Amino acid sequence: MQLYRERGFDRTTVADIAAHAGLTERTFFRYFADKREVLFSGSGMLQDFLVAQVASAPTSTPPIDVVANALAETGAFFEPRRDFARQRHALILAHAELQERELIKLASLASAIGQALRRRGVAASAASLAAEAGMTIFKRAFEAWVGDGKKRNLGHHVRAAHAELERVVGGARRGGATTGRAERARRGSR
Amino acid sequence: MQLYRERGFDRTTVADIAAHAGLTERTFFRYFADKREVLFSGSGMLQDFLVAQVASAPTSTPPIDVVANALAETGAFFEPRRDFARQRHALILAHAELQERELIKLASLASAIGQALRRRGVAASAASLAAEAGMTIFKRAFEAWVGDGKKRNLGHHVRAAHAELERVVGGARRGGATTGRAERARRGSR
DNA sequence: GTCTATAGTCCGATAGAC
DNA sequence: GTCTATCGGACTATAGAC
Repeated sequence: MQLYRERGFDRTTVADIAAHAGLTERTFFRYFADKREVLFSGSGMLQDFLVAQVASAPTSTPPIDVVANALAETGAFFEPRRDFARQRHALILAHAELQERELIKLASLASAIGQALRRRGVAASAASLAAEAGMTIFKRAFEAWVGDGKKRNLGHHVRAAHAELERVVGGARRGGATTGRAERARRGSR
Repeated sequence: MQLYRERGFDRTTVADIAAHAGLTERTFFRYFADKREVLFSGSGMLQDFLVAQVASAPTSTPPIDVVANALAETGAFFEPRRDFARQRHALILAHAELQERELIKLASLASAIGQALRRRGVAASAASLAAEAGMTIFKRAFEAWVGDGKKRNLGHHVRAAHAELERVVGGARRGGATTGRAERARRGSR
């Protein structure tokens, strides 16, 4: 991160990084498949956490709520790393190659979450759609959180994004009493 | 596509491709930023088409329906290329690098569609969420279409995916009279 | 079209940990 | 005495500069 920020991503060679870490280029490639991967080493942990959250949710909760609640809980992980997260996010935004990697990590996350839902008995197609919708919520929430001057927590932004996605996608009648799931979640948790 | 299928993506060099096209390596790189990009040359056209569709939809239509209808219309483009699309899809599925590229193309598509919606007066955040949800629908629909033994058209699968996303995300009460937007679209079009 | 950097792979050597 | 980590050199292809 330090080198990528200082010199820019392309003007930083793997040899540079390795040298700064007291290693050789070879050793770097033993740990990271490529130059980008080093910025995504935490994603495995995040995935494991989300899968565990999904697995342990009460079975009565609708799938999309299970996913949204799990996402909201990741705040515990991100909140203490707000500055780092912001810098990383800005770096990724500035480089298409890094965005590609980020997107495929999210896809892998979606796939893992979909699987976890299926293990709970959710139908295959509903499971993957709920997981994908969760990624939409997460992307939106994360971006809002990173740019939030008021420093509201990630859970807040997840719930807001969930509610808005419901409004946008929701096929049922508008107006009147809105008893969306996101609304229920907001009332029910924290 | 031919070379990538025959030899595999990694065992095909840019020099190979260029030679087969009667060009030099340098000329290849003049037209395509990298080895992957050659498989995505049609995405600009698709994007332009979708943006135009969104722009010309009746303003009374809810954003998510505008997007879903536009996606359904891409059938006219894909339908005659079913075999090619299937082969291309299988190739992409087999290579993470190609999936990365595919995902960023979809992200770019989402961004363009979001912008087109905003030009119609849709609020910024609703516009991008509708566009993102559209991508979820499209991914699901495309996959189903590619693997559909019954060869139902892409529009059919788009409407089915839309309806299911509504059910999964929809916060409003379940059961009872389902008057989702996807349902209305199904009744209203074709 | 030429020239070049460097990402990323393959094979093998070596040394320390358990 | 096996397992695992670092290191080294040689090599190819991608991709950028000019």
